[in-house]
Amino acid sequence: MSSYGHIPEATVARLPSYLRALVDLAAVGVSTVSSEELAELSGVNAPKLRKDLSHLGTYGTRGVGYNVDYLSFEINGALGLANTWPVVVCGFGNLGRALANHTGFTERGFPVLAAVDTDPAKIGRTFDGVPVHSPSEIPEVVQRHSIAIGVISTPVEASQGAVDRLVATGIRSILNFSPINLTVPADVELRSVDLSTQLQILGFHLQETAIDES
Amino acid sequence: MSSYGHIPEATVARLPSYLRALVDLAAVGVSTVSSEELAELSGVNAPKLRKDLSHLGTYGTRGVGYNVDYLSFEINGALGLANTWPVVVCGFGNLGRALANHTGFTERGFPVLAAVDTDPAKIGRTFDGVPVHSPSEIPEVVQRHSIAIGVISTPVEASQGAVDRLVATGIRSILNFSPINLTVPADVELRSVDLSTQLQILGFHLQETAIDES
DNA sequence: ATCTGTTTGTGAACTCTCTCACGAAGTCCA
DNA sequence: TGGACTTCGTGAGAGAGTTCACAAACAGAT
Repeated sequence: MSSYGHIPEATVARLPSYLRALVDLAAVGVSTVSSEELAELSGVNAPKLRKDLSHLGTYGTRGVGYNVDYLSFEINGALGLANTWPVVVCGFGNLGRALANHTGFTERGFPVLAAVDTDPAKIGRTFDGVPVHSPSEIPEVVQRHSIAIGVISTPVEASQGAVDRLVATGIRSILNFSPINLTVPADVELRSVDLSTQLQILGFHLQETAIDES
Repeated sequence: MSSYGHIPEATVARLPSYLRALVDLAAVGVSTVSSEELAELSGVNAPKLRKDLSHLGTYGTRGVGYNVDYLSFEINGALGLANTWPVVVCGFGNLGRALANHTGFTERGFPVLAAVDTDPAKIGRTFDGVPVHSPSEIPEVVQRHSIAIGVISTPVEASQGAVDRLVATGIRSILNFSPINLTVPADVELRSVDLSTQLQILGFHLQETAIDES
């Protein structure tokens, strides 16, 4: 039974990178790692790492460090990666295809089992093992594959409609790549990744340093 | 002359979404907007929006709201979007091509002027107007186009090498899509977007609610 | 010119997150 | 068995970010 008291959001957001570092260590045959080393590999400082892990439980051994396999197992469990969560990709353009092919998804238990697009030339065909359906087929496809997560990579105009259809079929977790503020019911978790927002933040700092130097 | 005292990171990260909402409003012919309305469109609450904007200056009119064009202009300036910052994409696979094609980049002043890949079949060719170069050509290409930002979309194994080459040529702003912790000198700004991390965070909450319901 | 209604800008309280120092707990060797 | 050494777990304090309530400021009508 793994019910964790309450794990801060900031900690949850870092667990994946700890897990990745641990998996890499295991692949090289390392069996024990100190908070100092693991922190270095994950790009955080050691006290933060220890505090983060302390929210999951006390999995380290003082004087020794952490057992790589054991800690991997626990973080894996905390993140719910023991389960696999099937994914549907809405909008099968350049970005959608890149996401569906992204090996990191399937590797970590998020197989892309279906795609949705409005283009008649794509519907019914299969690209890299991913079948493309028309929007009207969403309810049937979601149910058949027990899909848990929807990814939005449609053009901006279509994204709210796609979200609404996903929500209507019962999907409660959505990862959005379209650059717009989408509205969802309170019980739906929506995470948005806006690619050009990231560039704009870089641009802000570029300008800042440019001003400093003038 | 636009030197802002100091804008909190959290505020900077939200400015792009305010700007997008304002541009949309302008396109529909709206000339004035209240903090309440703009906040709604941007997916934040009104006091937060007002506090964010207050860090830039006092651009609103009490009793009236904000002038859409004026506020757009100011946020645009704050984000440094008056300039254009040319981009080079390293790793021209599925993701790299999708990013290079991403209309949001060029639209917002981040034109992708060049790509880099190790595949001899791609080097020398041009895809969607983006010429592909070999890694050895990076210094020349960066200088010729005055490239300010590098995007990393290579396979994991190649990403640190790509970053090192970019840094060596003088690039100080990097947007990384590979799922690994990269090391850069202190004066280089590195932002990382790990697509599968986002899914893992969704997975965490999915499991949480699954436990709550059991 | 004054009054009413609206909406901004912001100080103060609160929450979330990070940092740091140190006690607690283990290993290893003599 | 005991002492030296290493490394974790954590409480207390600092800092960043968010919320809220309200005074200040403006428009518009009379």
